[in-house]
Amino acid sequence: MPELPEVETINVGLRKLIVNKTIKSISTDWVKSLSYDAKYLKDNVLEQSINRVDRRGKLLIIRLGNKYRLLIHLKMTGQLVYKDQQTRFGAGHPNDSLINDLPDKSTRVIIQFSDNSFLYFNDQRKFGWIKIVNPDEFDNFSFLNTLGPEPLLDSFKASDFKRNILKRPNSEIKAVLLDQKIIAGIGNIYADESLWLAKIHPKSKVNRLSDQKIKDLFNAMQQILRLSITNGGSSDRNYVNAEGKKGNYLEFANVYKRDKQLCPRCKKANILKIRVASRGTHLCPNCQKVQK
DNA sequence: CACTTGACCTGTCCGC
DNA sequence: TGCGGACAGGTCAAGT
Repeated sequence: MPELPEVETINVGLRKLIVNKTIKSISTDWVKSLSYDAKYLKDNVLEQSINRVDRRGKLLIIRLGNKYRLLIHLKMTGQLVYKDQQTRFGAGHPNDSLINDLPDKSTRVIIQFSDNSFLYFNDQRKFGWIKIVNPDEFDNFSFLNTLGPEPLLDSFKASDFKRNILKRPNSEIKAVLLDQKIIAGIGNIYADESLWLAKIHPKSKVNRLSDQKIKDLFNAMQQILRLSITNGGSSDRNYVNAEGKKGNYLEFANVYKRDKQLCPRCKKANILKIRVASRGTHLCPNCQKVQK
């Protein structure tokens, strides 16, 4: 899915596009994407205004006027795309968009606003979901309550990063970066990119990393996430932002999906693709040595 | 416990 | 072309 930079890009886009609009209708044709009956939606969602939009980890949080919240997880292939009556994606700029017209065959949920604009939740693989919760349910939402800290907050220091990853001292570092309870928002792309930049092998055990390596990884992770946000995230296959446009980060990627290419740093070895934590993992065998 | 595997789904790509 | 299998940005439940 969309990892932190992609969800953040959507978050910023939605703030601009849907705040203060009023929900006129909401519908789905795939019950696992949105599992609420018509009465629940009528009583709690219809005619409500969008008060604000936030992101926490990879989760989007849309707050309504009645304090209910839409919690949206895009998982692997989710998209959240706004469209008003005039918008036509791709016109004149076919490389900027993966979408031509909406709804399309992957549209699972349609939210219509009172000004006749729309928010489409598309999800090819149907893993994503939208939950609608009242304030009490929000406070008890276990996914949020067990989520690790935001890696880009000023208050999140290298010492916090170290303390958190050391909660899993015997695990491979890549598995720990992917663990949302340790740090929120890192996924497969940014785990590989961060480990390459810090010159750490993904299979290194956390308790074998020196203090300096942990600091290097902390700095690399923040640098990579910020660079990706600046470039609108990564569009590997499905990802588009709230306006239907692709992100450009993969042009800057050093290892992700670059297996068999020369390492751009040492230029002495080709990028290797292996499996770590059951995930496809890209690394330079020359720059990144295992510390078991 | 802590860690690994399978399941949830559709679509694409690669080898035969 | 066609077909089977592997794989794809995430997370949880079940198994070891």
